[in-house]
Amino acid sequence: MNSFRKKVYHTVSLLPRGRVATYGQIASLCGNPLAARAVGWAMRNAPAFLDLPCHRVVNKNGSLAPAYAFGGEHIQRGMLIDEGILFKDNGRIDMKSCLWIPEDLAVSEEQG
DNA sequence: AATTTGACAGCGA
DNA sequence: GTCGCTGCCAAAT
Repeated sequence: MNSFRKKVYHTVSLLPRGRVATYGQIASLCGNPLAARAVGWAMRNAPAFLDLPCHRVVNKNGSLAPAYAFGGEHIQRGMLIDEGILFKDNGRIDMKSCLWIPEDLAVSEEQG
């Protein structure tokens, strides 16, 4: 397993519930703020046994991933809403409110 | 090694 | 706010 992928999966795996992170953000946490592309690529290659909350990973504008990612955009949206993610009337996520905070890493690890 | 693909991000019109 | 072009990284062929 390459470092990048490992970091991506690790970061995504520790994504808190009720929050959403952008590819660029994850990429940055992985050490490559310009690897947003690679992050998306990793997501596509994300193995199921890791149980990564890929549904919490969205674009910077709050739009969800293509349908084939989870069987339908409504699926991902449903899961996010079920977790407490706030959706705008236009069907997008309230980034300013649900955007994951990297600093949470400290508390996330402390609290478990 | 070079080409093509991909769940992105930033800037300009 | 939306569309098009460009830049970046990693993997597969």
